Amino acid sequence: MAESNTTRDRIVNAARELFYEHGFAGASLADILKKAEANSGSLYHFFKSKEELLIAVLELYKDMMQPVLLEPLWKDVTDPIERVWALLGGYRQFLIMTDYTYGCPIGNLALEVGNHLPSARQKIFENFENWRLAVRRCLEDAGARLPGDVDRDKLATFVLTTMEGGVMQARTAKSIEPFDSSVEMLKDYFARLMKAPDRA
Amino acid sequence: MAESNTTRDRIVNAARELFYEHGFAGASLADILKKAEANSGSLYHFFKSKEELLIAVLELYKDMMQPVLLEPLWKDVTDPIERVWALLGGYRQFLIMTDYTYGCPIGNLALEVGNHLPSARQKIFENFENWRLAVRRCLEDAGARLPGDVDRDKLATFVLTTMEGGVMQARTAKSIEPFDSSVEMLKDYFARLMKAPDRA
DNA sequence: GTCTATAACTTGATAGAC
DNA sequence: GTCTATCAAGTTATAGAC
Repeated sequence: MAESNTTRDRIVNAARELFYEHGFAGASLADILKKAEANSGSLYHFFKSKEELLIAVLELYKDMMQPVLLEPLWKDVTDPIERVWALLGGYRQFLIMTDYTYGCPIGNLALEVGNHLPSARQKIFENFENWRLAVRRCLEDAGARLPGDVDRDKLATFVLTTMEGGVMQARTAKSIEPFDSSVEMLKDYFARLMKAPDRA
Repeated sequence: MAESNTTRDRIVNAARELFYEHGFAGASLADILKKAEANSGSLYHFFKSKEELLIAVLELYKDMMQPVLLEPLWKDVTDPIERVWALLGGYRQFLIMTDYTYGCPIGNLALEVGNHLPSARQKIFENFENWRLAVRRCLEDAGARLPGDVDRDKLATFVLTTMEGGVMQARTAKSIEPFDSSVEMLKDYFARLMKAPDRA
């Protein structure tokens, strides 16, 4: 995992940070090696190309989601609907804390690599899937508080959509307003769903 | 504008296409010049750096929004709410038509350049603003069909959020499903707003 | 305003000793 | 598994003739 200190892990972690800050194309292997305090020979001992290093980074993100993202945010929140807002609140805090410099690392890579690197696209997809499944689980746990005819899966996708679209606009505006506006609309939608009579 | 054929315009247009396909860092000036059938001397006669060329591309996008994006999509649609769906439908068609290879060029650049190029960030912001204002205008034109206490500006932001988040996920999934799910939720939200009694 | 040539540097990747 | 040295190609940007 991330906390161990093998050469391989130092390289992957440095790559994760620099891909996050400068993008995949924008981060050079030289900079990554410098940050990792490692040498070119080590990098190419573990990975056969920069692309393979990216795959390792995306796998690390998958492994990090539960312990690094969800657990701290959900530690003191048991209500499943509140957990959805806590998750969005976490991104909100992070945006403000970093003065809108950093957004969602997966979203960044999603738009940068597009279809150019198929194996990376697949890993990005898996990251989105895990996020969506975590939210869907919350919505399922909400049980009858959401009407039976509300599609939990689609609604979870919509929560991810709101997060990614809101983060993108907040970073561009250097203001939390677009993010807050989007989340406010989403919350209002939830409120209307939850007070509506069950049509099922 | 884009249709003229001066050397400058050919360069800006080639840059627009290659930044779209490969990103700002991923598109080289050599490739841009080759596509534009122009030489390095011409490029640096008009622009003092690659970054300045990006600014020109972002200004072109601003100029293109009305005639190239909105006008064709809204030509046969007069109902203001339907115009919102026509706009989202245009992106939907484009995603499918390009097999999820291309998304929103502004969204791509928004996440790639972040805060690294402040003047570019400003232009990206202006592009988002124009898009949001066009949608807000639709919502305002809908008049009393939306309850008076619905914030048109925030709702327009939320439409843009839905578009960008949906496009991101559809490209990653190589499937229209996440986009359709998101738009379906947004439409349901609109339906609930529009049938709700005016609380104002 | 357009051309060619090229500077100055960085890129991803490799070779081979230890 | 880690090191140094290095390659070949590509990068942005410039110089100066026309």
